Amino acid sequence: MATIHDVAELAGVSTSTVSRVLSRSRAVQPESTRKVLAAAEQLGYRYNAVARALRTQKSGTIGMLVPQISNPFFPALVEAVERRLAREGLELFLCDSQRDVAVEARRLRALVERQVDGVIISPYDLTASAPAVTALVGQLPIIQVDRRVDGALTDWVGVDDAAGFAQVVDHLVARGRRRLVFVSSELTNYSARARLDAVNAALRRHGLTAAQGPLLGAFEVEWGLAAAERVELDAVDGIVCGNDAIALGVLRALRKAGVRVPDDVAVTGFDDIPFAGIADPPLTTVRQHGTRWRTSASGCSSNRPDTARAASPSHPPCRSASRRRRPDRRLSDTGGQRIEE
Amino acid sequence: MATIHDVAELAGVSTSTVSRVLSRSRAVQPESTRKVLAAAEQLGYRYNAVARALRTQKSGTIGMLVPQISNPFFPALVEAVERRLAREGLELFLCDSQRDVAVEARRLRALVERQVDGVIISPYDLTASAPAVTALVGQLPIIQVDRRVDGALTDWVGVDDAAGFAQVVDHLVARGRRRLVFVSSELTNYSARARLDAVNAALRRHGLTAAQGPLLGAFEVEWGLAAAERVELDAVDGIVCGNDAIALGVLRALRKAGVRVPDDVAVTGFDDIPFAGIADPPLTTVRQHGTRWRTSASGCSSNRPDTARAASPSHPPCRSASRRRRPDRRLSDTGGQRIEE
DNA sequence: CCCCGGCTGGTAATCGTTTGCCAGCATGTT
DNA sequence: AACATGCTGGCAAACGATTACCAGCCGGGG
Repeated sequence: MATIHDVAELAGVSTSTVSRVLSRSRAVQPESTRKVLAAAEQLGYRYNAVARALRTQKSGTIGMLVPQISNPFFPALVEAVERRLAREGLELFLCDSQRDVAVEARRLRALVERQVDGVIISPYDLTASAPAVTALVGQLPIIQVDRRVDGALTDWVGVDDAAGFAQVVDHLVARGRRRLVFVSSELTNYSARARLDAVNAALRRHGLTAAQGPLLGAFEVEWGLAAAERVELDAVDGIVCGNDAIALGVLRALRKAGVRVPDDVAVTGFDDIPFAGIADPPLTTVRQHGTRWRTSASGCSSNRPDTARAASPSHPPCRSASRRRRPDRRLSDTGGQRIEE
Repeated sequence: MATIHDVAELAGVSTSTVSRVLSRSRAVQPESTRKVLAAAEQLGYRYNAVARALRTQKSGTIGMLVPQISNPFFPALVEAVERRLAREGLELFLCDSQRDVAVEARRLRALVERQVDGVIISPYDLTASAPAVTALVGQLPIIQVDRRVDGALTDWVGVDDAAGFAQVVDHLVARGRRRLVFVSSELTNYSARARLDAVNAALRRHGLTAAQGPLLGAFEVEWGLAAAERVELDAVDGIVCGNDAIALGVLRALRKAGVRVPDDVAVTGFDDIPFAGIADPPLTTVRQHGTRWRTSASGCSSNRPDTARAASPSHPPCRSASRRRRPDRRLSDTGGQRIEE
């Protein structure tokens, strides 16, 4: 692999000149520029990002850690992040923590060792992931996305679960449903906790209580399939699911059991993942892919302000830090056709 | 951030000793070892992978490029790869080419610049992706996975599309279906091309021809929804879909149109993605997540045998290079319950 | 004519590791 | 006693870029 030295030699100039031409860091005579570019071209020179990172102390890379890439919510998020970073000339270093706190901690360390300029993490566990996340605060820019841990003072970007599930509950109540049950994930992660709280708060607002204790498993189709069998069908007229995957599983199981949706029971999801579109009857869900944002809290994630921009390119570092994404209103009568309000 | 020098100073030894202790590259006296470890611990030393990579000329990182991470087939693949690499102490640098050859080329260059030890790519376009892939051959270990380009002599790991779709067609024909149509993606990518060829070959073997020309769009639910409307229902009794996403879309559209599956028409998928489980009636599909492998061709991807191991850790470099994954037989009567043969 | 400032391009230090080579020392062999 | 051997630990040179600093040159102003 050709180095800057080879290029310099072939062009008959010094390495500094080559560097200056290639990185446009200082003006160089047109003649030298020409020679350098020709030599680089001829040698098929590719610059070495590792050497550059060592010298400049920035890698041009952002690390991202998600709990499970096969949960369809995350690929959508990753795609958006990657596209945005690409515009800033940053690469994304994506890792999967495999829903395992130990793996998560290891991956996080690997990212730091690789000198990423910032970390975007959706921590797996509300409490068990906290030490690893907290340890990074002050070391480098770090933000949490979608999920977050208890106690770590970092920026956070996520959907407003409270507003989203309030919408869901209001929607069901407005259509006469009074006996609801919540099917979601174990409360070890932030989303599960926040969504349960949101549902309970919304019920309370309507003077209701859940028809049955929450059924808690995992944010997966399989759990939806299993949970449906535990729903007390004579006591319930609405099943609020923690996300779309669960809802799709529930729908499938209900249909198999001959339960009519939404006549006997209504089912709602959350996220509006692509596969939500194949549900039959159509799934009532709340879209998370909106573009409007709301600032709702603040904090500071970094003591390295010079690099903070890299992690949160769209706003000044350490200002209006935490953001809460307002869910799109995209509710339809469960089982009816989909409408956009 | 503490460096090896800080540790050396605090421990009262030289940097070489610290390096030797930390990387276990040579025996060191127990006493020195103890001092070094204590000092490292005290300073919270984290080693700098960038410096290490520069010096050793290997980054301990494998780059992976997939056409679209939100296609559920790829996350499953990525998870498997990441788990395997972790066992070798390698990190995965995952990128999405966004089904865009230009983005793909750019990302590929970024990976090379970051000195990845090897590249795993599922190229987007059968022909247009070829130059970028070919340019890397001989530069560093590179393998193609799932999809591949025309002409590049690299290792390749993928499902045996011919065998898989032969199974599908045989299955349908054995159940009396004679008038089949193929719904798949545009032929710009390898999978689409290979699967169309496979279906046609299988039909020919049975002395049949397709009931209708293939409907080609994208490997997505939306295309399945749209394509279903173009199926000539009176001329067709079986719809062979290029993957599960399409099949799920087709099923959804047929149900909406009141077509009975499988009575009026049978539908098959391919991949057995998690969401295939929610199809109603159950989707007939072929599982790609098997663990058995078959070697079927060979080639050599690298002129750097010392690092080739990194890219294909499970077998000696440049031997029995291309592998073809044998699809699991997991066929059931379309609409009937799922069986495993 | 001298000096000053701007513009170019080169020299060399630096980023944080790894590692070849060598020196010192203890031990074992003849 | 002389010498070979093995084990430790340190010195310093890389790896491939960036960049502070300097030197030379040229032109303009005093």
